[in-house]
Amino acid sequence: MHNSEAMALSAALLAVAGELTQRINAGVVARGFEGVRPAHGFAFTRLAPDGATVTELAVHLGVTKQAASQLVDDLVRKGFAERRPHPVDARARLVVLTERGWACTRAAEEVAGEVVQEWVGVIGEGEVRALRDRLGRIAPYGPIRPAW
Amino acid sequence: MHNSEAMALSAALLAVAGELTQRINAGVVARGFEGVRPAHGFAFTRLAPDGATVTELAVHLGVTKQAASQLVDDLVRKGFAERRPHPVDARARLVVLTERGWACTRAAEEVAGEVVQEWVGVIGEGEVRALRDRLGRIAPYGPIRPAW
DNA sequence: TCGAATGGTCAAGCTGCTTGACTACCTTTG
DNA sequence: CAAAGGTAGTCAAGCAGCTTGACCATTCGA
Repeated sequence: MHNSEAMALSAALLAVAGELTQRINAGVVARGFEGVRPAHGFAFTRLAPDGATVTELAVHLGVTKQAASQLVDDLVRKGFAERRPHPVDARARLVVLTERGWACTRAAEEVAGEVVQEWVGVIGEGEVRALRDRLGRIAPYGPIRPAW
Repeated sequence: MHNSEAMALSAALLAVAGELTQRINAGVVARGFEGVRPAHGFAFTRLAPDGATVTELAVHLGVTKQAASQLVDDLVRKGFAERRPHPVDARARLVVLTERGWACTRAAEEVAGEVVQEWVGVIGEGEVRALRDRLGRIAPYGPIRPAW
């Protein structure tokens, strides 16, 4: 496979990813969740199941724990999350989503569903599923790096 | 198609895109091009064929022309690009890549080729080509938005 | 030809991230 | 079971990249 093909794939991948991020963020904001940034969405995916500590969040986002702590400050100030005492470790604090945080997460899922539905309209449902499967197989396990 | 599937696709897509960006940048830096940021690569893709004006670059990157101008300052200072008088518009200046800028572009293509080759090893060449074709069909035409 | 639009830069300010230093708590080890 | 080192989190200061606002030079359009 030639480098030019690799670049075409890379360009398409990054363009689609950039637009998806843009669309999800715009859609969530349009649904009344003002002041949300894309980075918040990446944090939500880590906080969603059962909450997480600041350090865990920092690893997930690939930033320092200070940056993660500031992001949590922001989420708390905007009513999307709250800090609770950690059940087993008195040093740590468990960051969990508030009801508003869950509502924002659901809104993001809705918007993502809409965008993917557009793709279904273009290349068909089978191809979109194939896309999901292929990407799922080459996706890395490590931290999500939302910024470049 | 359910929202949960759309989210799985979105997560995989963003994870792959994030890792690709990370890998390309790290690889280019490892080949001796110090101080390059991912945003520089996105600028290169617009400057590569025949150069571009600052305003064109700003549209391509989805930022203000002031930000694009500062980025060009950075590229010039690091020896990747230079400003030339515009052939037909005395207001404008044409930003073109230097030889070092072209070398950096070629290095990025090499690294992208290596990463894509890894994907070929995981899902096979046919699947990677299919990935490129499907992504190419749903990729937007507008500006690349490298930041989220 | 003259007013409006465009290309570019300078300057100031903000935001999100980093490094460094510190406290509180946990865990390991003799 | 006490001391030493490691870990969770925050505070503080600094920096890099972006934004808005103002401005000049040049081009376009009525």
